Order: sequence, then C-alpha cells, then structure tokens
Amino acid sequence: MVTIKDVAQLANVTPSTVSRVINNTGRIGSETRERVKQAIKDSGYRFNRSARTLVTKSSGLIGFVTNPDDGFSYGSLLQALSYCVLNQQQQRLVLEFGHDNEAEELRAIQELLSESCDAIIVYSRHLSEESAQRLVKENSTPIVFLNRFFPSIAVNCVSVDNVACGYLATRYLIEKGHRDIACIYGCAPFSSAQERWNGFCAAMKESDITVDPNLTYSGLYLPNVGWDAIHQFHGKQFTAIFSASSGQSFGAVNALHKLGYRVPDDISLVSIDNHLLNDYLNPALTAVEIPMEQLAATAVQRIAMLQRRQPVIENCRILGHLIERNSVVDLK
Amino acid sequence: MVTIKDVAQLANVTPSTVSRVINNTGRIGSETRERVKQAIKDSGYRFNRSARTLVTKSSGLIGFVTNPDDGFSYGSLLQALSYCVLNQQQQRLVLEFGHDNEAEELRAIQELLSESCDAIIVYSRHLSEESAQRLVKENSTPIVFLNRFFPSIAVNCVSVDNVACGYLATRYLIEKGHRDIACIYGCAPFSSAQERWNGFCAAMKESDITVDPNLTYSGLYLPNVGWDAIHQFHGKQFTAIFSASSGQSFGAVNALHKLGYRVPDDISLVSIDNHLLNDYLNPALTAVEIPMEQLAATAVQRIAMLQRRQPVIENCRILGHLIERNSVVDLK
DNA sequence: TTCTGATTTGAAAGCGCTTTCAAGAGTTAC
DNA sequence: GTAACTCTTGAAAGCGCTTTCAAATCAGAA
Repeated sequence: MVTIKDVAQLANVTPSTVSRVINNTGRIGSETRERVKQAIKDSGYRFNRSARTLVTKSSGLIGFVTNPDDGFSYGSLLQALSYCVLNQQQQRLVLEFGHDNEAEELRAIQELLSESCDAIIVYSRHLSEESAQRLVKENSTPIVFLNRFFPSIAVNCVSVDNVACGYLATRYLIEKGHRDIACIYGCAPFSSAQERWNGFCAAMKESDITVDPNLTYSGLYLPNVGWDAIHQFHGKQFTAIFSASSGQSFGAVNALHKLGYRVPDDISLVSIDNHLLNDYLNPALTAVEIPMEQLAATAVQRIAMLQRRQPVIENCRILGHLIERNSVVDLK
Repeated sequence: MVTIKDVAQLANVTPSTVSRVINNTGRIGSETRERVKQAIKDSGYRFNRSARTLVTKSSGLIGFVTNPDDGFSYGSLLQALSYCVLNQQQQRLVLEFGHDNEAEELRAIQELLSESCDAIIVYSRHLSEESAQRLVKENSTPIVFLNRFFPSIAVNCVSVDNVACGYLATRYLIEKGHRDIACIYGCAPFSSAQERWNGFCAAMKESDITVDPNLTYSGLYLPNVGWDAIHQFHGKQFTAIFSASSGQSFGAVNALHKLGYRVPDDISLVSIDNHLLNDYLNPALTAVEIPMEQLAATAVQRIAMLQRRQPVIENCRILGHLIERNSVVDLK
C-alpha cells in the first residue's frame, strides 16, 4: 500500500508537506507543490480516508436510516440527496436498514454513529419521540428526522405538512362540485395518516359537508387496502374518493375498474404521494405531490444549521402541490 | 469522547483486554470479561470504526456505484442487497452516484476505494471494458459489475441473460398465435439493448417469421420512446408488441389507449423488467421479470469468492422469468 | 552587516484501535 | 521441589494521516 510517507520520500519532502498539498492547506512553494503532485501520480498513491477520519473526526459520510419498503419511497429521496446536494459537498451516503421495528432502527443509528458519520438522516416509522429526543441530546452528531414531527425536538425534524396535503386534495374535489366523497386513509405506524385524515375533515367541515362513516376506510398504505375500501364503498352513493397514499390509490383504481366503474366518469379520485405511476395509470392520477428535492435540500440545510449550532427556524414544514391529471371530473 | 482507554481504566485492565472483549478474540477470564462489559456500559463507550479500519484494513463497507435514474431501477437492488444479505454480515452500503458518464463513474469508484470498502458493486452504464479490466487488475478490492458482461473479466460480472429474456418474451407471443409482432427495443449505452433485440430475432427466426423493419423501433428505455414507437406503428398490420423495457412499455400502453386500441383485445404486449407498475397498469403487464434477490445474492456470493481468491464459475448469467398477467390475448 | 518579519518546510506527537510478544500466575507431572 | 505446561493479561508498536510548534530560509529595511 502506497502511503503518504512513500510519496514524501519520492518527492524529497516530509509527510506534512504532502498532506498540505493534498488538502490544499498552508502555504507551499509552487515548485514543491508540483514535485509532490508528480510523486502522487507516479507512485499510484491512494489516500486513506479512515486515517483522516481518525484524526479529524469527520468522515464525509452522511448516514441514512430507513426501512425496507415495497414502494421504495426512499428511492427518490436517496437520489435527491445524493445527486443534488451531497456530491457538491464531497460527501457520501451510508445506508442502514431498520427492519420495521424500533430496536432495529436504534441499532442502525448506533452503527452509523460508530462510523463517525457527519450527520444522520432518519427516515423512520417506529422511533418514539422519547428515543428520538434522547438520541439528539446524547450525541453531538446532527440527526435529522424526515417525515416525522416531534414537537420537543422540532429543530431536528423536516417533515411534510400532511394536514395541508389532505386538505388540498379534498378541497380540490369539493371545488369540482363533489360532495359525496369517500376517504381511504392510513393508520399507525404512519404519523402522516392521522394528519392527512385531519386535513380531509377540515376541508369537508369548511364546506359544511358531513363525513359519512360508511365512506371512510383506514389501513396500511398498501394496494390491497384500497381494493378492500372500494369493495366496502360499493353500492353506496359517492362520486369521488380522496385516497391518502399512492399504494392505496393503485388498489382502489384497480378495484373500481373491476367493479365496472369508469374513472373519472363515474368516480373521481385524488391521491397523495409522488409516484411514477401517477402519470402512467389509466387514467393518470391527479395527486398532491411532495417535492422530494425540496425535502432533501431542506434536510441538508438543516444539518448545516445544526452543525453550526445556529438558532433555527422551527417547524417549517414542506408543502405538497396538487398536480392535475385526468382522474377527476368536473361536476359543475 | 470515551475511548477504549477510558474503559480499560474503569475496568482496571489494559486496552488490549478491552479490545479482546469487544471482538471476542483470545481467551479472557470470565470475571474480567464481566467487569469490562460493565465498564463499557457505565462509561457510555461507543466504538470507533475508523480506528479499527485503519488497523485491520477492513471497513465493513460495501460500495455501490450507480447512476441517477428516473425509474430507480436500483432501488429494489439496494434493498435486496441490504436487507437480505448485508445485514447478516454486519456490513453497510455506501452509495456513490456517477453522473451518467464514465469519468464520473471512475471517480466514484476511486472514492470508494479510498474509503477502504471491502468490496465494490458497480451498476454502471458507461464504463468501458478496458477501464473495468484495469480497475480489477490494479486493485485487490473485489469489484463486481452488475448487469454488464465483460468477457475478459467474466469472473467479476454478474449479469442477466438478456438474450434469453428477449427470446422468452417473443416466443410467448408466438405461442399465443401472434405472428405480426412489433418490437420496441433499446440502444446504447444499454448493453442489454442489443442482447434483447437478438433474443427477439432468434425467437422470430425459430418460427420462420421475418422481422418487418417498419415494425421495429429503437431508443432509450423511456416512456416517450414507447409513445413514439406506437405512433410509427399506427396503421400498420400488427397484433402484438414486444417491448424491451418497462419505461418503453408504459409509454406504449399510453399511446395505444390514446389511439383507441384496446389492450390486449386489439394489441397484445409483453414487456421486460420488474416494475411495481406491471401489476397496476390497466391491463396488468405480462412481462419477463428479473429476480432481483437472486441478482443481489449472486453478487454477494461472487464477492465472497473473489475475496477468497477461489476459482469461480464464469459466466453464470441470471435468467428472467415470464410472469403472465393480462396484456396478451390468445389468438388460437 | 545585522535585524526583523514573512514564508516555507520539517519533526514529532497523537487520533483510537488491534495485535504480537512476553511475562506472570496457576496447574500438573515427575 | 522443580520442570513443563496452560491460561490470562499487559506492554508497546504501529496502522496512515493531520496538525502544532519550531526551525530554516529569504527578502527587505535600517
């Protein structure tokens, strides 16, 4: 293994000088600098990051904790993080998967702390507020929780305004003249579930529409839940559906087709979540989409704030945008 | 920062002993072991991986290089790698993105080599065989190339048998009685493109069907290519389409709908690639799917072989499986 | 010439861990 | 009682790098 020492010897300088050239720190004579650079090339030197990490306590790694996920909802997030932001700062992402329980999520985080990560982004479902709070208090490493909102450590949370998402979607249906609106929404452990439901209720109440309990269905964010919901709604009087997740929407659309409903002619549907499918489903789904780039950028920005120990604006939540496609018919 | 030294002091032993307890190496008196374990807990010690990496030259990191990708085709791969295999071996994945050019892909790999990765998995499009070969020769770190096949370093390649995929899909159509079959396929930089096309041709030839050049269309694996292809085919005589990628298939199905074709009643379609969408599109797409878990497992297995410098079976290529759904009609 | 200050480079310590080698303690055999 | 073991632990070097402090060099001013 070629080390900085070998390079130094070859260039007739000391390791300190080589280090200074590599890191571009300190003042170096231009002739020496060239000589060192040449020696680096000639020797085939490759620099050893763990040695640096040991000294500087900064690894250039950003930890990312998530859970395996049928829809790979984290895929676009990873990409946004890595592509738009991290590369510019010469950082890399390290992945750890929790296995859908809190203990594993905590283990994953500990693992990443051992790795001297410069910061950790947690995209978790199971972590309790107490655990999250403890992690933040006991570690100097910045930790940002994505898509969770813990009031006691709001500074560490970057999340979507799910109430607004539910509200936006529902209000859109109402504006299009719908009043008999069914609702398919989530449940624990998704913290967004209750919020999106609240948004739905708020929009309904605002327009003085009473929510028909027979036209609501709650379950995991999965296609079969949407499918079951439609079968429950079947036969009842409704013209539109607010479906709180793409997973549920796909199942719902499928069931609607199977039962002979035309979408949107018979039944309109608004979904939440960005998904490649939204564009290619038949019909393409009108949905409240979350700007993943903004989510990623905000997380990275928040990390920078935490690193500088700056006072931060608490509770700036990301807003979703309604993208009109072809799954809603205008009744007016 | 609590170090192994602090723990040693607390437990009244030397750092060597603490290290032995942590790593479970060497023989340790049971009383001492307990005392050390207690000290570890009491002191809040967290072990520093870069220090270990510096000594042992093994970081427990597996590098993964890919390119940003609209369909996140690597998402399921990451998950398969991380979930099924790596966790059991206490390893983590580090991500690096090339930006769709060879220089960036090479930079990404170098970066990961600096990180002392135990192995590197490259899911690349642009790397030339020469570069790949050089990387393998010049580095002792095992490197595995996914979805590429370089004859000169076949040992380092884990790839799908794309000829077989194209053949399987096409033969299925023929078996269902189709003879006027259009083909939408890929182009450079996808090495799979030519192979899938070859598979298509082989199946056609086998059944003595001449390929009509007016019913073939080549382009990137993107929806708009599928869309354009259908518009070119429109008006010509054909009953089925072999579409070599999910991206193209989605665009094709969309265009078929727009032009008033019923799928599969008027036009059947077989696709290649696993995609969540295959199940939820209307109709659900019959497709040759690639077992990602197998791909991941094979890659990890190959890494282990390379690490042990064992002679390996060259050129075992992963086979796709045809999953029947509802996008093909039986003409017989 | 001598002094001052700026610039460039070197020497050496140390980051937290592993690992080799040796020493000490305890046990058994004769 | 001594020799020959085994078992447990410690001392110390060193992994490849950064960084502080000091030394050396050089230019310019007096």
